[in-house]
Parts: sequence; structure tokens; C-alpha cells
Amino acid sequence: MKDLSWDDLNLFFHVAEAGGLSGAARRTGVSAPTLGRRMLALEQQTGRSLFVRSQTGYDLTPTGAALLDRVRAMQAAARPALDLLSETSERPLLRLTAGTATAMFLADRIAMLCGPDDPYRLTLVTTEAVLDIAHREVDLGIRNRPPEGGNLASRPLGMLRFAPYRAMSVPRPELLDWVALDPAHARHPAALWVHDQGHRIGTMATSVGTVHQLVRAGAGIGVMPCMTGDTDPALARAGPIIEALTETQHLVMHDDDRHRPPLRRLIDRILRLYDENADLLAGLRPLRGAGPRAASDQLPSDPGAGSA
Amino acid sequence: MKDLSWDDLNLFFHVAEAGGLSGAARRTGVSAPTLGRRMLALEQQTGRSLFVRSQTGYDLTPTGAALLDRVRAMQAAARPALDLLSETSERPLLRLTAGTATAMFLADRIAMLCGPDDPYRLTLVTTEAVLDIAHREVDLGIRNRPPEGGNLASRPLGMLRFAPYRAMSVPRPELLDWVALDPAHARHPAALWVHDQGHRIGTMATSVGTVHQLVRAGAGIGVMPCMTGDTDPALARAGPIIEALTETQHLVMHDDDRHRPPLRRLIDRILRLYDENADLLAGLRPLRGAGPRAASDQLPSDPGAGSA
DNA sequence: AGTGAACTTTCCAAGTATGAAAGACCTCAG
DNA sequence: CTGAGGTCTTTCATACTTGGAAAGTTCACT
Repeated sequence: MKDLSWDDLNLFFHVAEAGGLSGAARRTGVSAPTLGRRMLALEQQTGRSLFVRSQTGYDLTPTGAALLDRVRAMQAAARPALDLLSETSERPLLRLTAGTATAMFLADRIAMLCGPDDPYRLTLVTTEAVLDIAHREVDLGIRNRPPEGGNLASRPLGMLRFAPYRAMSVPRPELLDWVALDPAHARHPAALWVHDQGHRIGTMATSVGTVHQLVRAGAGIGVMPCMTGDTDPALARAGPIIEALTETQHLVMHDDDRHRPPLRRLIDRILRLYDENADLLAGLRPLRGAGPRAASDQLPSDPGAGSA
Repeated sequence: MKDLSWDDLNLFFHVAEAGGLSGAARRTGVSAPTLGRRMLALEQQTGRSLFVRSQTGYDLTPTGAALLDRVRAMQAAARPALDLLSETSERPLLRLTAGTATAMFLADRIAMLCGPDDPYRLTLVTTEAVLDIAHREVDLGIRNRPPEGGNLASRPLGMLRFAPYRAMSVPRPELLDWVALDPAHARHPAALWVHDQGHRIGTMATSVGTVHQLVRAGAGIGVMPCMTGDTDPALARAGPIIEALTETQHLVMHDDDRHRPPLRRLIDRILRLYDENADLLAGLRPLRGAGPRAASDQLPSDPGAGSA
């Protein structure tokens, strides 16, 4: 049973995702009759039924769903290989992952990371989940601790501090409840901290972005990184820095890849970005101290800035 | 450049690993001329040279080596899918990973985990590296802490304690140096502990098994799990249990897979095995206290225990 | 109930990939 | 220096896979 073709698995993936032959035919460039035959052959070779065929399309059987799950992992593993081989013509597409707050921080300063003249393009993968750098689901990650296993390398990026924030203009700040992430969705220490403190929690949400919006709207006090709170003119600190949450961020990369010129360049950019914003990240630039320009760091408020 | 065939990547893998066409032809069942053509096509499609061809075989170019690295990851991702599809005819091959000491512990009791009547076969993957359960490099892992990310589930397996051991028969035990893992190869806390204590280290090794042998041979005192030291008649404890190293072991599995009957059964077996040996693992059965029979734990040391 | 759209499936001619055998070449041993 | 054993490459007839067009079916909407 070793003679299964990887191509058939790939086609299976597209048929399963498209929900039918014709959709998969459009996506793959392989004709529908061929797809039908290949799927049939796949089922005959394995002796398992993968699809429930109907005139409306192909539905997955339980076995088919299990296979799709595994082939998806394969699909993910295939991308690095395919990317490597397509680097000739296009600029490589580097994937950088970060949590919500960090991703926002990076997005605001994207011009410092990736411009049209750089030998790469950039995908910002925003997720609280820990993606797999060792298997190259992403090329680069910003984490709150150094990596453990795998052949991964890392560079420290500096301190990140957290503080409680509230909306700038609320009538009686001392009456505010707290806003927190739903504990079931909370993975980060900062999210759990609110619950551990026994603060009175008035509102909860399931995403970091929503918590931020709630705090802005005056729903209560929320914990967030200083870089987030201190750059939002609608927010004010509601207390001192929470030292218990202070963490050192790390840039994590695949050990084999870090010398590739495009990646090397992006790494340097990120290191510089963090270096230049070290005080903001560390909470040492509280409450819009830099004046009116702070809200738009990257906008051409000073025309002479970006000459490349 | 999306039209690369996964099959070609698979063939590339075999050609690269075999170091030539004829070797790959034997392994894949695809004829050498075809392999040669496919590799040529692969290079033409990507515009990159992957091999250095000679009469003695195919050598990889740097690009080829980088690709091989990535295709290897793909190969690993493919196995779960292929395994799933072959489950019909054969009993599935479950992969269980553990560190050296734990693997030995399991190997000594393999009869409790997997017999000819079980609906699965077992591969014991012994490595100190952390393999990837979320991506199904292995199906089951025994770890010293619960999993973090991914859709992983875990079950606690009980306490594991560590103690220092020395050879049973040494003339002057008080003169013994310590035996340690080379710090560069040490990942586990127990291996680092010896260095941190400032003990005088006489001998070092780069593998856990070698350290064990060195201790048996009288080279010095070494730290190891109680289940290892207390079941080796050639060893004696050289000090009390090191509580700082005590850890809770966890059985980690893929959340989607844990209900598959074969895996379910293996999990139950492992849980029972750990339950029945809880005192040994926790270091509560020191120094062959059970007398001469202790060296063979598999025997019914207390006849009323396992009725199965 | 009727119509239209979308899907899968069948059929067949054209194209393409395949493997056996033969050729060319290198390496190593005697 | 010569021959044996291994490698890759080329040739060529075969067998296979492929895609277009048309048929057959079902579902959804009017």
C-alpha cells in the first residue's frame, strides 16, 4: 500500500475543499472527468470510501474528513518546498506571525519592515495560536519566550510591559469595572492576570481586539501592552505598570534559514524596529508624552523621513 | 509556478536520499529513465539546478539540499495520511515517543502495552528531542509537562522522582566524583542539575544511556529517574531523592485522534501501566526492596495485582 | 408542476508518459 | 593495461492517462 500517489492526495485536497469536481477542476486546471477517475482510483486503492457522491457535489465521509485533516498538514508542509522553488521569479513571501497586539504594533510601522524595494514580500499572520516555525508554517515568529525544541534560533527583542488602561474620558474612573478576556479563550498571562487578581469583572470578550474596543468605549479597565495603550489617544493608564507580567520578547526563526538574504534583511529590520521603540515597548513613554505626532508614527508627518 | 507535481517532489526525495537514479528506482518501483526525465523536468520547471549529475550518481546542489530538507518535512506530513489509508489491511502502526529512560521503562514492560492480539502495532521512538504530535510525527508522547498549543490533549501519568545513584560495589563511595551529561547535549533539568550544584564532575558523556553505563561501571555518581536506578541491581542510591527535579509526567496525544479505538486502547494500557508502577516511578520502592525478584518487574511480584 | 442550472458521468480520439533494451561512460581491481 | 561492474542516458514501441463533448441526473427556483 505504499504506491499511493502524492498527487492524488493533493487532488483529493482540492476536491474536498471545493466540495465537488467542477470547483476543483477550476482551481487545479485538471479536468473534471480526470478528477472523478482519480478519486475513484484513490478509493479503490485504499479500499475505503472517502466521498458521498451526489449531484450537488462531493461530500466527505468520516474517513474522508480524517484524511482531509492529514492532507491539510501535508499541504502546509508543501508550501515551504514550493516557495523555495518559486523564489526565482517572484520575491519570496515571508510569513511573520505575532499575537494581536504585536501584530498591530507591526502593522502601524509596516513601512519600516517591508517596502517595494525589499527583496521579499511580507505576510503578517495574526494569531494567538503558536504556529510551527520548525516545520515552516511561518518563517518568523515573535514570542514571549525563547524556543525550546527543534532546530530553532532566536534573538531577544527587548522588554514588553503591561499596564491597566481605561477610556480617557469617563466621568467617574474609580467606579469602573474590569474588562477581561473570556478565560476559555485566554492563553496569555496578561489575560489570566485579571481573573487571578479577583477584580470585579464587568464585561468579557473572546478576542483581544474586542477587549481593546470595549476599553475605549468606556466599558471598564483592561490590561494591555503599553505599546498599545500608550499610543491610543483615547486611552489613559488606570494604574501603574504590572511588573508581574513583564516579559522579554524573542524573535524566533528556523536555524537553517536565518542566513538567507531576504530573511536576514527582514530580521535586521525587525531588530531595528524594536530597538528604536524600546522605550515605548517597555512602558517608558506613557500617555502620549511625545505630543500630537505619536498617534501617527509612520505617516509622512515629516516629509524628509523615508528616502530609502 | 503552482503546477509542480507533488509526485515529483516525492520522487526527488527518493533520488536525493538514494544518491542516484538506480537506487531510487529500486526503492520506488519507478524505472530509472523515468526518474531521470522527471528530475530533469523538475529542474526545468523551476529553473533551478538541483543535482550535479555524474556517472557515479546524483549529488545535490545547495538548492537541492535546501529542497530536500523541506521535502523531508513533507514526507513526515505524508505518513499520517498514508497510515490512515492503509489501516484497512494491516494493524495501524502507532508511534509512541519518550525520552531514553522512559523508553527503557516501557520497553521492559512492552508485554503490557502491545501484544499480538492488540489491534495495533507499536513503534517506540526514543529521543530526547520534542517531536511534533500536533503534526502527527508521532501519535503519542510522554512529556514532563502538559502541552501548550495546538489541538493537543493530555492525561497526567503521575509523579516521577530522581535520585543520585552509584555502582553497588565500589570500595570507597565517599570518594566518587559525579558523572554528568555534557552540558551542550543536556536538555532535561535533571541533566543540568548536576552542573548547577557545583559537584565535582569526573566524567561526562553525551547520551543518557552512556551515563547510566558509566555509573554502573563505577565511574561516579549520576542522577537518574528512580525507576531506572531502583530496578538496576548493580546500582545503589547515593543520596536522598532530589525533590527539586520531581516532575509530573503527561501522556500527550492529538485531540482529534484520541477516540480512535486502537489509540484509545493503547492509551488505556499506558495509563494502567503507570498506575500500577506509581510507587516505583515516585521513588517509593527504593533499592530493590522487594528482594531478588525485583530485577524482573514483569513477573507477578504480588499475585493479586493483575487479573486482566 | 415546469424550467433552468449545475453537477457528475460516459465515450472516444489524441497526446503523453512509461519501461525494456541498448549504448556510453566512469571507477575500481587484477 | 585490461576487464568487470556499476552508473546514467538514449531509443522506441507500448500502454496509459487525459480532456472535450455530450448524455444523464438531480436540485432549486419560479
